[in-house]
Amino acid sequence: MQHLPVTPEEPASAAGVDTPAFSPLYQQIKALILRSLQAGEWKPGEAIPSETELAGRFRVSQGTVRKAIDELAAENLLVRRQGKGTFVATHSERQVEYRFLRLKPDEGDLDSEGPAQRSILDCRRARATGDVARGLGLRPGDPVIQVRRVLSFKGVPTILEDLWLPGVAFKGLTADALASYPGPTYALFEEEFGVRMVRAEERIRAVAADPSQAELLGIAPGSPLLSVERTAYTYGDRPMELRRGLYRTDTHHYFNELQ
Amino acid sequence: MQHLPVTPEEPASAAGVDTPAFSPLYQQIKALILRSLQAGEWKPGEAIPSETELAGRFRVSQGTVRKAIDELAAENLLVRRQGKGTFVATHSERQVEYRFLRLKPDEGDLDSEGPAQRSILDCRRARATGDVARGLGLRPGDPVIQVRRVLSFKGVPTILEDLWLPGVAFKGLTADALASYPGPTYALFEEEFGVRMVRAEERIRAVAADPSQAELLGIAPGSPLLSVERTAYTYGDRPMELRRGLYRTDTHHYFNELQ
DNA sequence: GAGTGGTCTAGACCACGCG
DNA sequence: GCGTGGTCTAGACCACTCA
Repeated sequence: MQHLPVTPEEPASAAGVDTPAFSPLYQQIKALILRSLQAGEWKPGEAIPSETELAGRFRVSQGTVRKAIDELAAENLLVRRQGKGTFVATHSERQVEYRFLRLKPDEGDLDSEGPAQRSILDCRRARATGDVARGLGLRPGDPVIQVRRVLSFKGVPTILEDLWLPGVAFKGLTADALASYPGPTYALFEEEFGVRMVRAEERIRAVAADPSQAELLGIAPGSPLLSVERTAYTYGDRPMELRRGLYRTDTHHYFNELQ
Repeated sequence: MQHLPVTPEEPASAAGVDTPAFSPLYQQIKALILRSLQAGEWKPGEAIPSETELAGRFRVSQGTVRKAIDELAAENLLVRRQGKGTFVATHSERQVEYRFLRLKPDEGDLDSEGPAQRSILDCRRARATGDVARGLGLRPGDPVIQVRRVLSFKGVPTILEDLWLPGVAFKGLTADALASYPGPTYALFEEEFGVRMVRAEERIRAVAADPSQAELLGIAPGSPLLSVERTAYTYGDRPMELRRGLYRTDTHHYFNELQ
């Protein structure tokens, strides 16, 4: 195993850096950068130190730092901008505003539809049920915040969504904040609660709308809807949000690229 | 722009290599490798020449070849195997057998369910309608091959699929071949027709089963189904297959990772 | 012009697979 | 033991951004 000369006499693993043994140097550097991101040393939108500076700090060559940053950029945790620097990724940037939303209009694109109109139906403190606790890595009965909202495009209600958030991390979240925040919800989470979502998983099914769902979406009861269950993760693969969306697919579709 | 010293007196673009001007050397190398893949110089499953050999052939450093191969490997066109070489990706490998199938059982995984049972209901020559022609880059009336089949897991019919293929490229495809081929359908396409699918797009909607669809899947008419419209592309982003699948999602779900 | 990321090179050594 | 890909380094130069 290569040693990280931060503490030259000891291997990295003995110096409190818990990367797996025998991992390449650049993976160790990547883990160190990740740790700084997680610790909030650099905030979303800010520049991290230059490659040269990091190379000096870690006592490795610039090429090694480069490879570490390459991987973090590929995972959308960092964004490189030639001539300017490398920045901590954020959900506030215009071009990634709907990074996790795969619903596209059948004609045109989301941009041409303008921003979604959010109508917050409910936002309240509750206790985690077994399912929610399991999904969020909590214990049943732990506090959660539960949100119900409808998203409309061009005035047409299209998505009915329920959100479950860990109560501790999101203490103080209100319907007002959700309704009035100008950017994406995940940007609000970053800014107000320091919780940055880095990846998500979705499980998709076709279901029939029940009467109350149908009324909220303005469709006939029994209409087929896409059920999209999302788990969103922050740094370290910790689940921080469960979401269940019901999508109308008469004017929109869920778009997925396979490679 | 860097020059490719294949014809040392001329820039690469003048030497018949139609890469965009001012592209980095490794992008030009990538385009050359891609061209060889497309031309069938190396077949799926075969090893391509070593990095050192390619570096010699193209008169660039090994690191430059490396970066080109890195990108092709990231796009799943090549597969690196340390100590052995770099191989042309294929749909025949066990670990990627269901590379484009995102349907997972609610419990367990696809492997534990064993291979899908394929029942070919229909396989016939036809003429492209406007929609199909548009999707496949053909003209209306051009010959196509149309396939209808049902996939069952553990004996339960789960997917009803219609396929449209360009008639010229897939001349001679029969229901028998589709039913008896032991591997994935895309492996059959590779092996028998030299058509390798490299990426695909899916558009997903929720629909209600009509009576004939319901009967084929053994469910009640009107049941919600996932409609998955896929366009599969071969090298050079040429569409080579349209597919419309109806997925039961009472025991399975469509799984998607967002990052 | 100074500073940043992006490309390219050349050479050394490591890890793996296989005969 | 040889050949493969994988890592690491050091240094040169390019392209972009901004003051």
